[in-house]
Amino acid sequence: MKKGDHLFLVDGSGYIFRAYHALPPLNRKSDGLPTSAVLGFCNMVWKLMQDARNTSVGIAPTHFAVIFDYSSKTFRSDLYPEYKANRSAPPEDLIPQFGLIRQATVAFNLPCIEMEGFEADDIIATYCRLAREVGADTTIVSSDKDLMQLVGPAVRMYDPMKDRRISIPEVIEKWGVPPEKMIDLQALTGDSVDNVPGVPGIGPKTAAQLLEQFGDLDGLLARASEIKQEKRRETIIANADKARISRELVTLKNDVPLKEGLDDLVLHEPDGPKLIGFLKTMEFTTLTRRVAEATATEIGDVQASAVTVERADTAHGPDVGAGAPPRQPAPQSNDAAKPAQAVRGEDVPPQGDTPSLLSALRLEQASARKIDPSAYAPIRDAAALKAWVAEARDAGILAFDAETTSSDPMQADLIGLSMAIAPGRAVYLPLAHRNGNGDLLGGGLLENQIPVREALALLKPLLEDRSVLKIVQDMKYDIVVMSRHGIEVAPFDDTMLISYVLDAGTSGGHDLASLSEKWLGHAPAAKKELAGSGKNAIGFDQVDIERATAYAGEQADLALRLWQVLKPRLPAKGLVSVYERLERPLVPVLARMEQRGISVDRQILSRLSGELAQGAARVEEEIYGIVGERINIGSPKQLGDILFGKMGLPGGSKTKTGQWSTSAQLLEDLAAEGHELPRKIVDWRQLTKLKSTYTDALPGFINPGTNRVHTSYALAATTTGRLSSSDPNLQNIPVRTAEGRKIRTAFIADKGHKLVSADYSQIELRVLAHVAEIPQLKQAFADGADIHAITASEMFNVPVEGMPSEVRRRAKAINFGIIYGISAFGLANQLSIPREEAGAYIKRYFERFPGIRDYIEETKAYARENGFVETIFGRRIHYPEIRSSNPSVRAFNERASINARLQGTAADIIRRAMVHMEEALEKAKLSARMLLQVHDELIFETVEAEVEATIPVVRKVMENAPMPAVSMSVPLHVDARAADNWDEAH
DNA sequence: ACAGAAGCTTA
DNA sequence: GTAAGCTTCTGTT
Repeated sequence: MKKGDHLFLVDGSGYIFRAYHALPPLNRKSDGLPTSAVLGFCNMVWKLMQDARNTSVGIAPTHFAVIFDYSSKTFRSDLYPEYKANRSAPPEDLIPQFGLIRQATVAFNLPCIEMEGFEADDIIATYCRLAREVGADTTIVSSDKDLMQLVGPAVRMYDPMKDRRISIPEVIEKWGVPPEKMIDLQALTGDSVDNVPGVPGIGPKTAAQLLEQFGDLDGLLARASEIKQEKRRETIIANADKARISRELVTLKNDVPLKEGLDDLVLHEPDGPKLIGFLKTMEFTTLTRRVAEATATEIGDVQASAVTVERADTAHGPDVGAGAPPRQPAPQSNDAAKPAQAVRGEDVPPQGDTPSLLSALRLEQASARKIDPSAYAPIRDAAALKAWVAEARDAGILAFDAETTSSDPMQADLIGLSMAIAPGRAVYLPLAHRNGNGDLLGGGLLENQIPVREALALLKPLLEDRSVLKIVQDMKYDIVVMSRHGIEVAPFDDTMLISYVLDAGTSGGHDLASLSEKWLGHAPAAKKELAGSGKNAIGFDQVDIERATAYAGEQADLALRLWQVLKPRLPAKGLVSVYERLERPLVPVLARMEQRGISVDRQILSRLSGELAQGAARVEEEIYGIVGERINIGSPKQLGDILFGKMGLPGGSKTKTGQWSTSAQLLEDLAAEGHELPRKIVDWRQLTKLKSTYTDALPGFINPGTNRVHTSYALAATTTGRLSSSDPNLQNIPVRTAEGRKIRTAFIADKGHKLVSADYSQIELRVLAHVAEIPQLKQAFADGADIHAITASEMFNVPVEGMPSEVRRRAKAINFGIIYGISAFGLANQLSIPREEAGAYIKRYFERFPGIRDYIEETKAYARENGFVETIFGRRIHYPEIRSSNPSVRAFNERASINARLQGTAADIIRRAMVHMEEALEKAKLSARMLLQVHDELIFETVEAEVEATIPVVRKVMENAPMPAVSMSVPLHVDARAADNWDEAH
């Protein structure tokens, strides 16, 4: 190696884990061998090696090595036994890929370096030093912060998954310190993943600031007494030794005795046939073809190579969608090592012929095509728009995204539309961009924008064309906006909902940015980069058209690419009917509900607000009188100090930040002991809560145009399949107390109309009786009996007739406990009884209802085996942490998975009811309109004369909602009532 | 201006 | 013990 050469060092071990978690699972078609990390690795290495031929574009390596960890035991474990001690075993389907990636390295003709007793990072540090000494440059292919200490003028890092270079400025930007201070920074912050202790309470921000002030760690420890903040000063002095040992742990060794010298790392041309043999064996069709083209090799001439697999486990869940009977068998798991299959003799076809192959192929294609926001063009005149419409018709597919001035679709003004018909082929149609000095009459409109009416008239036939599939991320928003302009968009696919059906419960959200990062490895531009945030934010109409084009074009382009990647995964995972029956058809239904809104009486709320203010003020004075000073009652901190410090009340538990707990439960207990202050505080809280959250906030949500309140329902926000409601949340309007219920009297029907409320009775317990097949519960529901009383009677051998209410109350708590994934701890809390007693109740309950214990155990086993549970309609809810070695994390995931099957099935049932409701009402010639959903309740508005006819129709749709997909063995029961306001209807 | 904790509302 | 969203306070940016 000589001056000017360029050494590439790939952190192989780091890459394996990162690729495994970042890339979607991929299994070899022929035998299910997991290969996603291998494919990611091969794509990355191939790309880097291609850059070597093209010096004008990329960085050209002359030397190249892939470095691996040898084993987890290194000199650091001797230094500090806890180092990396809390590492859990790698996931099952990753294990076989370690060996495969080493074999891939060999297939690429690259040196594969590892050394007993040292981590890959130490080897990398040593090569860095050697290269620097001969004047060569080094690029470390990794984004691990542990390697950032090596960055310098001749050493940089490259993150292959984000296509980002990390040199000195990037390190400073990210960590606030230059690379040479990274060691000291890590010594202070520690690393929970590797069990490096650091100084507790010191994070990167604080550490950077301290290093700035004191120069380095030694300076800081020597002059720690000068630190102003008392707590910080004490912890640093107390933990100085931990900081020093942490520094030793994070300092990389750059004098590892290496077997291969720099000159052994010279980059060789890949050996076409050898590499292709490997790739073919892995069944990476696209990459195989690409390599064959680049090396001028005939694929057909190459035999698949012999590849040894350490262990090839596969675990496929049953691929059945809605309409399937309830089931819960554990899928077969093959623990025996399978020999790698050779691929077919003839060439592998470039197009996939099965769902899973197609989805793998699409992913490979998506990661191969570059995203370039500067390539999108604006459409400035009608002729160009017409040409685009024609092109989109031919394509049969159109991704789009509406750009507006508000996140509330009922208030949003349409500013522009971006559209895409193929990856990279996107345009932006500006409609209402303005310069700063506009007036109310529409002045300030920028030139060369097609008038909104004209543009929408041209687009309407396309957006409503049954033969053109529209693709949108979060379609409900766009349906509401476009519908306000008289356009009923159809048919459509929604990438957010596809992701939700596929991956509910896995880490990461279903918003466009998360999906793009996850599937395309690309972080899209954020809106706040264009429009700012907070009070300095400008409307999208103020964004200049060039920047808007790049931003909006990318949104449409990404939606299209994501659709190409995600849609084929639905059939591959057997989730097509969940998407098509439970998700997609609900979108226009919810859009209409949101658009209708509900009437809220301002006067009632205003009067209530006054009453609450008076009540709160009175209680406030009483509290001040007792306390003797005017504290802020709303501050739990001040309140705790007063109650348990000054007043000397017996304090209960502390919160995790060390504050006294002032929870309602605790204050109630104190009140029961005869203290008057806690009672008053609970009262004050109730009054101020009702006032601030409801009576004062709701009027602000009344839309000035419609005079109604339009909530927003999120379809993909919960893990279980429930909806959520926000802005305002109309799913948590008070109902338990008489005071709170007054809020509901403000939700009213229009003149001449009534509100109809229809709610499922005990739906989750009925689902439990059905899925767990409990004869006594089924019978009780069939008889229309009191389910909690029957439970109590079974458990305590007391007749239902004349049963004390306390006995029934306990049974009821247990029934609810089951739905929540019961624990003795939780039940004890709920009933205020000792944990042993709660445990005895549970034991007794399981003796009487052994089917429920079986159901719980079965669900836990299934979730553990598969990483997800399913509702009876086939919706999947993932629990990736259910195999955690942390017992409390594991227990939490077990409870959640038990609950998810029940809550999720109930959510699916009401979704089905909502999907079928409009057609049923129309068929019965009824004008009732669905307005709200509150998990097990639907609220309608209908003309008075139709109330009697509407209720039976609504009831029937709701009670028969599972049919015909599932025939439940327990009847569903719906209570329905009509009144002038929500309180009386409920 | 934002983020997290604490607390409270619902099913 | 499950699932959510909103307000206030508090400390950091």
